[in-house]
Amino acid sequence: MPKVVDKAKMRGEILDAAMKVFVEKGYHASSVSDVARAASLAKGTLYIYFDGKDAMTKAIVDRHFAMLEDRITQGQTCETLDAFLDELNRTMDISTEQASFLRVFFEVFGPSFASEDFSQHVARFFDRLGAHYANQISHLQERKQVAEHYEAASIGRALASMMDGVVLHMSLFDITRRRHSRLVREAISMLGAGLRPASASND
Amino acid sequence: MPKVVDKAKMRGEILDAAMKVFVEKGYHASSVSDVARAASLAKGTLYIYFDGKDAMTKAIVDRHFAMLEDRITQGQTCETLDAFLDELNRTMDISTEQASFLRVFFEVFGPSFASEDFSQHVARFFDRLGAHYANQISHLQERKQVAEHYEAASIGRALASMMDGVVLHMSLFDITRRRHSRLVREAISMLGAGLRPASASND
DNA sequence: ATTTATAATGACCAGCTGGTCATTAAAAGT
DNA sequence: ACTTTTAATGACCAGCTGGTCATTATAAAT
Repeated sequence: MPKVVDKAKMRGEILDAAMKVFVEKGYHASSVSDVARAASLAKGTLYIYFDGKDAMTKAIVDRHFAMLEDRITQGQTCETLDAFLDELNRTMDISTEQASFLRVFFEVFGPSFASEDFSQHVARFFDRLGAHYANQISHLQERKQVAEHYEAASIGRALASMMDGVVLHMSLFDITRRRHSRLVREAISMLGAGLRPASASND
Repeated sequence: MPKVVDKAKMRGEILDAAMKVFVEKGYHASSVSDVARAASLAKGTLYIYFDGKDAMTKAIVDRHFAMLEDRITQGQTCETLDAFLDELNRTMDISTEQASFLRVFFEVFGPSFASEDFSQHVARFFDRLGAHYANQISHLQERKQVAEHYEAASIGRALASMMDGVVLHMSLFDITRRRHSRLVREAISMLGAGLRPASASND
């Protein structure tokens, strides 16, 4: 007899609206009322679906990282260095909305908001990304595609940081896609040359 | 006849206090009153020296970037690739207080606070850093220390992004100095191998 | 139509914010 | 000691925040 709604869908829609507001106004400048307006709901309604602004924020971040995680997991083990470099390339080719997310994320990710476990959550994500790269490197070392003297774990984690740096700069500063592509191309070329064992060249 | 104080010094001390509070409590969670308490001054006094919280923040960031700028400018042109790699190494070996700054900075650097020109200010800093690296690369290319096919400008800017990524991860996540050093060592080794022309090795 | 259980509402609140300003304290010159 | 000019103070304010809850609307089952 009761009225019934798709709660999961609702939550999703609220998060979408919240994200939209945050991107436009900035996270700390956005009030819960702003989000409510954007979602065409009353403020009180939001509190039915989320415990508060923080909980909403955490949900947004969780959702985003779950999506990224999926992406990574999908990637198969590369059999050649070039294939791996291609993967790196794809990782750095982020969409506009991902760039927007990053802007907001970095406003959120600070001592004011980030709880200990929240921050570890993100840290672990990058550790997993680093481990993923490390696996690839390690595999490529066995196949003599990458110089053996590299410590796969360290290189993998370093690559994760470096990729993040490039993506971040592209997102935060006004680097055109054209310029970004050129940077990425050169960077990948340099990384490739650095990883390759002192033997076969590639162009 | 009037009472007189060293205003510049005062401003500096207030910024120090502010920075301390921001690092401990987080930027957005810190109130002007908090800063006043930390500086052992009344709230009103702060408004004598700064137009408001935003102005204070901008001053902190300006001061920090001016310091970094100095550092860069000091660096001389490197005559060998190894010398350049050493410079990169030093750049990534940041102090604990710089790491703290970064945490705060990223909380500040978002749509909520960052004005257009503020954000451009930072963007230009990294462009200058990139240009500095590009110069070094270019010079090393003339000296046949770096493969000629690289586009110095792009590589330089990419390096700036990548360095930033590594430093950021070290600052934001709980990466121990030990691990950080290992990451940096491997990364530098990879970059070095990537830049070097296909000829003389180096270990 | 009526019932019923859930969903949605928005006026309301306590608390805190950045910012002001009439008042008081302090140092330098006489 | 007294004056003068600037420095410092902190109670105060308007405005906005996240969050609540008594009330009303809604849809399903009878």
